[in-house]
Amino acid sequence: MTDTPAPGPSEAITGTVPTVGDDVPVVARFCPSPTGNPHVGMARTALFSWAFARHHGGRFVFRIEDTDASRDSQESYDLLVDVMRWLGLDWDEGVEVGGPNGPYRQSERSDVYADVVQRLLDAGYAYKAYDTAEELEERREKARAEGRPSGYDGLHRDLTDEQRAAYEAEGRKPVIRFRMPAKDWTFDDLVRGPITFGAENVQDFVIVRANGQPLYTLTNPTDDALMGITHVLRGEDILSSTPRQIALYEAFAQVGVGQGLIPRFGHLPYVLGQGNKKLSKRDPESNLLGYREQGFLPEGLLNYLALLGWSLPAVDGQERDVFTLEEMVRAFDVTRVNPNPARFDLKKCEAINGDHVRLLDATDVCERLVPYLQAAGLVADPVTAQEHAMLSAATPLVHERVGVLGEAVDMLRFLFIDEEHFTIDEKDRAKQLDEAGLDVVRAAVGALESIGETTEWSCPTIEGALRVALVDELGLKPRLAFGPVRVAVTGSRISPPLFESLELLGRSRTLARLRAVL
RNA sequence: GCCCCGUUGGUCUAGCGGUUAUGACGCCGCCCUCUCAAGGCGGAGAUCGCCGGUUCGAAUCCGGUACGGGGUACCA
Repeated sequence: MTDTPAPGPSEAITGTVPTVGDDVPVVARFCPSPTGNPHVGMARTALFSWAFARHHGGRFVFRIEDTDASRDSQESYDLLVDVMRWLGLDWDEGVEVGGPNGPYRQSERSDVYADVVQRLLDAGYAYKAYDTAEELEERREKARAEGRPSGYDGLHRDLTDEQRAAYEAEGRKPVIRFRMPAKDWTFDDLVRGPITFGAENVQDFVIVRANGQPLYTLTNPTDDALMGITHVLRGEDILSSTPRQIALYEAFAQVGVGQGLIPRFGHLPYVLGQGNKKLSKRDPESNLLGYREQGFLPEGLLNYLALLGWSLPAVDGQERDVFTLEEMVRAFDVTRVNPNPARFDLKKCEAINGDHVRLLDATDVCERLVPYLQAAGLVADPVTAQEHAMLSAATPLVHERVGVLGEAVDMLRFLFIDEEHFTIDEKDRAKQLDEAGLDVVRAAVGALESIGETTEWSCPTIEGALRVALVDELGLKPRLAFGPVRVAVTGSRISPPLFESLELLGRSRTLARLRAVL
């Protein structure tokens, strides 16, 4: 590999490479690195890119940026694919589904990057730099001290063949840097408007490590160019790398990489955790899988995430923050995205999710509950016909009262658990099953024994019998009358409606649980 | 240090020169009620970070400034 004499940067890049216009068919993408667990900020970025593509009837590409073997993992990759499918953010092109521009994992594209690097080198857009870390550090410190920008100072930009040979002889391994043209960089951010970086603040950057591996700074724009990406929606953390990408695109146009169009960029705000800190991958509240385990619906979570920076336009002055994915797609306009960071509020997320649970019909809720009951060990896998019948009868009791599906599991536990494992919350027992409470339970046993043998064991007969025995005869207020029965039978002071619960539990189990506390 | 981004009730958000500053979550009260929810009604909570300017008029436009965040890496 021999470097050809470098053309001066200003001669090298002449004319302006056009930015994509409004008439170009949209190709958007989502390209996470497979490190750690998928997190909510990532899901929000995926959602916005996806909604943007779908709104414009364009294509959506799902690419994986695994260029750092020391941090990437296959587990993380599998999780990413799993979670995208769970969320329902489908892709037209990308990992697992393939497409005309594959492969879609960067770890499988080394030859592509090697070729691009060679072209850049050959045309003088990139060069080898032999600075050691110590040398760089020293010069950076000096620049800072003098109030100058601290990026690369370009010392090895124009090394002679002799100088290079001398460094090689010393055993120094070069990195490859991109030669930034000396000009200001302006782009019109889709969410923030025009942004300008002065020439002096964007220095030559490394595109290939000394060990020969390409960096994100190269692979990301390379693949975007090769895959024909027209719109790049990504986190604001990489906003300041945009001038470099544009510069790379201009060089690509000269060396025949991609289609000669610069994409539009839109930088999405952060999703923050409690306080003011960025939600990190290690933070439990950022873990997407955790939300699935708790029983968030994909549509509920996505709706809430959409609200972090975007809102459905008001219709006739009516604002609405519960909407379907289809409604979001129809209305999505990236220029309406709010540029300031948003805090993730679990309470509101649950509230929105609860609204989505209520939007589902009962049979749907019932089906979605199954995996959660199985995970809790309450029903078999696959569910038996009997369990299924019980669940579909019980679903309406919890449908209106949960924010997340996991709560339904807790409320329905008493119906599915076998008697050996049935337990009563000790605090509730102490409160409700004192001497007076046990008197109530005795009376309830008497009343319930009288029905269900020859008469029907049903919600109205149960309610009738208990009201007569406890409210009328014992003269108790309803809340005092039914509390002890509720705790004895369901194990908790909080439960689905009592009479319906007893009907579903059945006469013998109900009586057994009541007698058990006496 | 240098560069970039941001700033409307506790939180999210509407707002694009003229509004009693919108809605939601949360909070408080009431209604409903067998618990918990859901639902209904009502309430508290924001001089729109601050200072100047433009304008008859500014949350909205301009300039500063403060604070927060990001970048300044052979991480992404």
